Amino acid sequence: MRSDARANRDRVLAAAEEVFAESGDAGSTEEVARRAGVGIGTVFRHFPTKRALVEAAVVRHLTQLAQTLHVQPARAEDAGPAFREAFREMVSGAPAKLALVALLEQHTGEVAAAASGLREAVQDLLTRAQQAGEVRADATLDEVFVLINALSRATGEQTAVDRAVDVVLDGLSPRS
Amino acid sequence: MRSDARANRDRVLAAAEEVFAESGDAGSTEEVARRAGVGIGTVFRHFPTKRALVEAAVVRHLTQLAQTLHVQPARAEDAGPAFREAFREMVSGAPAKLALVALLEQHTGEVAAAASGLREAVQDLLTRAQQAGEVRADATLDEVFVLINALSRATGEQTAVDRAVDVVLDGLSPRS
Amino acid sequence: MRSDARANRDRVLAAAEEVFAESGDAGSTEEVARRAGVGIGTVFRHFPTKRALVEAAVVRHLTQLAQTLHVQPARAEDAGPAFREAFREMVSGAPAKLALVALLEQHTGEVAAAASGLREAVQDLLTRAQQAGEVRADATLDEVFVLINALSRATGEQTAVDRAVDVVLDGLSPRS
Amino acid sequence: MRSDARANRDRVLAAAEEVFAESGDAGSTEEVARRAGVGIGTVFRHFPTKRALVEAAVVRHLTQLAQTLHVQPARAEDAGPAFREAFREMVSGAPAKLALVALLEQHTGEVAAAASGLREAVQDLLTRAQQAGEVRADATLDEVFVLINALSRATGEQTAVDRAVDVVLDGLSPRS
DNA sequence: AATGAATGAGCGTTCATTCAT
DNA sequence: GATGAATGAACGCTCATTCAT
Repeated sequence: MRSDARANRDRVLAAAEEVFAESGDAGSTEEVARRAGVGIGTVFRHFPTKRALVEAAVVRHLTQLAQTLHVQPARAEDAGPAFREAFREMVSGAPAKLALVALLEQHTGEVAAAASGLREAVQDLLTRAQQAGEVRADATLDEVFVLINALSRATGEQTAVDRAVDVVLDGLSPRS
Repeated sequence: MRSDARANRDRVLAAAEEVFAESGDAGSTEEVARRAGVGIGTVFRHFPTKRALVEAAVVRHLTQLAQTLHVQPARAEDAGPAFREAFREMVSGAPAKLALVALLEQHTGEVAAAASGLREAVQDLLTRAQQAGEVRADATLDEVFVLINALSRATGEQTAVDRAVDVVLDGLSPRS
Repeated sequence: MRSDARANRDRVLAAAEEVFAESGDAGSTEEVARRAGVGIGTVFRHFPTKRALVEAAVVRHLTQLAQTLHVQPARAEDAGPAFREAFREMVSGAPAKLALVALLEQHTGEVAAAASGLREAVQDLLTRAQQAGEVRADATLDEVFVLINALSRATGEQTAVDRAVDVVLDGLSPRS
Repeated sequence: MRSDARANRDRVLAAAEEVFAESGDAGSTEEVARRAGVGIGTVFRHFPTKRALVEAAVVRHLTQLAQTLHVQPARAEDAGPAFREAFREMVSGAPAKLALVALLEQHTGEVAAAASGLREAVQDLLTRAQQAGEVRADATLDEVFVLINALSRATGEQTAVDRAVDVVLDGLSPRS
């Protein structure tokens, strides 16, 4: 692959993430091409179907997210805040973007791999926060992800959404 | 032939609720007709645009939901369980169906009325539960609805989803 | 045929003439039924296809027109004005209505008969006007009908249309 | 591939002129595509709505007509024949085609421009013919256009139509 | 490798026509 | 005889996908 091809691929992916985050998979491939500044043919050369394009955009998003989270706090006392910040980030820092994941019913191949990378990162944060006594010990990664996924699609007034997130984080705190 | 028409209308609405619950408004009117076992023309005779069809399905769903909830518990000590049961019902008793509501950006007319009917019912349950000391006093109807809406779209293993709901209900309990 | 059936038939025909005069054959059968105050089924009971309905409306119109024209002037000196008045009537007295005729490419059966009735009436007027020296002797019925048909569909400002009709009538006058 | 596209655009336009001339705007876009030998998508790529297609066909027709007429006669004595030839050309040289213009209730943008170009050309011919004493001085452009439009839709035997045109041109001559 | 024109299945919608009531 | 609900072919239009340049 020539370097200009690689560059085009990246611009297409970035455009795809934008478009699908805004409109879900109702976003059109033509719009992706337009925003990437390439011809429609180029998009299909790199991603043979629309589904492949969506999946690649999801993988990109998940991978970037996982990388962000892997920067771990040095001190144990930061584990609680770190977990909560990450939770908030995933839920509202990328409002519609995380919803990308749900566009795909079946996760396989690269998507599964990227998702699992993200899971590891979150598991890490969760475990540390639990060890620090900042998150209830019986919380599992699966339910945390269910909550993130659900809240990432929450719509409504920002205030109400923020308070809803607070409620959930409260629910994840140890009973005093 | 009035009764046939009414019956068909109902079958179309039921089919619409199914289809749009599964696929959002990407679901096609033809698919609705197919599942209802009627011709496409019949769908449009009853609902002159696709939007009208979606709205009618939402109204139907919200109305049924509100009716269910209006059966109030007699004793104050049942207020907490009643609220939690209703919460669970709205979240998982109507799996993806509540998501119908979010299909419509602007609620007006009948949709607004039905939505507000449901809000009243839930507000009622919420207030009673708060008075009984079973739900934290600072919880508002808006954030409760954000949580319901979010969780109603949650995907994943049933166990994880159930536990996620528990976490949220815990978050809604008064701090001990 | 019962008398109420006959009455319905007439109301349908009158409605059809109105609707098709306004919108050409883009006018819908349903609209005809609505204006006639009957069900759509009744329209189709009387006229088995839309084409039959249009044709019947044309026949009705042509017949009425012919009857109007058959009231002949007593005095020879009225022959010129009578012809011109009839010409103007056919062209602008029923602006879009005469255009009905042209909706049907092939005139057969009843339509042909009604058309021929009208032709007789106009022929009569024409001959008398020619005998009175008010219309050029070499004008034929065919060309008169071509002119009527053409002008009946003329669009544009009323002043310009009126003057155009004057020009044509001038062209039909004997050269002085 | 630019030239292919241009060629296809032209074929589509030519087909559209044919179809709409025959059937008015009841002619279907699919029929246009079929006659042009292209897919339906190609028609819509070049003309984003049916209205745009109809307008483009009208513009094309009017522009070609105006160009034909702009070849002016050198000598004053040719002004009468030139006007009459142009009149005949517009009426019968483009049988039902001129009727295209009337398909559009509101002329704006390019259609207005093309129509006004044609008007100028005809105005020019008219003025010259009037100056040469070959057309009555009180005839205005508007009524000339009413006559052209009307006659361009005339149906019937060719002989009768031709004679009808003669009558009109006679009406436009100065009274001797 | 990139382009964008062409394709055609599919969608929302309309309407002439049929038929159970 | 009258009704109007049901039907489905056809229309204008969109968009994922293909392919000639």
